[in-house]
Amino acid sequence: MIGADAIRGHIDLILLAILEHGRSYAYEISKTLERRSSGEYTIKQTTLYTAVKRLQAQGLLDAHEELSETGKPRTYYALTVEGHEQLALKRDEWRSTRALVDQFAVPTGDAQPSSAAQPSHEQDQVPS
Amino acid sequence: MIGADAIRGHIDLILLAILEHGRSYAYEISKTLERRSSGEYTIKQTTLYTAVKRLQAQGLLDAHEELSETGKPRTYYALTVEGHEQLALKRDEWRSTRALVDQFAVPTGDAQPSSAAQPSHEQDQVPS
DNA sequence: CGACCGTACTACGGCAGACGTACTACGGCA
DNA sequence: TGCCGTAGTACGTCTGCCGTAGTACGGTCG
Repeated sequence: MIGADAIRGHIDLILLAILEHGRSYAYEISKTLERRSSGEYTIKQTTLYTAVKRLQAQGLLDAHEELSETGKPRTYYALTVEGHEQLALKRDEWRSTRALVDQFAVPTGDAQPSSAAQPSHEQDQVPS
Repeated sequence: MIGADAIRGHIDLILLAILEHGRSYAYEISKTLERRSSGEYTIKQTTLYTAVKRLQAQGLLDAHEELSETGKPRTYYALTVEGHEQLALKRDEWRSTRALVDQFAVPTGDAQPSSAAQPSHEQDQVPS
């Protein structure tokens, strides 16, 4: 189960990425997310709706209502040009973040530099 | 430059991972972080100090004061047994999160393997 | 000799974002 | 009839990162 705080800050990236493949509406996005995470992550309705509105307010998403077969309105969201740009930026940021966390989180990488000799400080003698 | 919101939720993991190699104190941790991120990420003093205290309150860190050569007290933090356990759990969570975000962050189809740019491994079991 | 810089830490308040809970509304199914 | 799935809204809370600022001491430079 993936906690919310873990993906906090990456939600925007995920939403933009999902919409990259074509427009969608909030409810469908939540299902997409749940499916593609194999049930590991379920975004809360409120979180999602506030997120898409935030992105829309930032001009990254374009909203337009349409009637579904049932006759009920559905709000479709699609990436704007700026949305595409931001998506690229956020992808880059994600790669940086991932590299940073991996450096600490994944010790299995390969020779993590001087494990015990980490203190490359000079006056860092640990007394006692 | 890595934004704070990007690593939000992963700070605990990073701190625990740093302390895995041995005790340290807040100020030194901040320097370690800055150095190991090649200056890409500088944690704010307040963020760090509140974080270590939070971890300590959760029983993941053990604090003990000691005098540095200058005679000023320095608070060293070290992982507790529970801290080690939590570190393992958070590493797992990170791998899940990374797998999830990667799924969206990496353009589908032309899977960008970390190749040379990302020396970190990609070997994760992605539950289907 | 005094100002400033680096070390080491503390206190207070603000703000963004994820969450809990709950409500509306309609169609289908048992 | 009443619950479930779909689709979305409203309101208040809590966590956690940040800005700002202050304390305290030693070393260095001018």
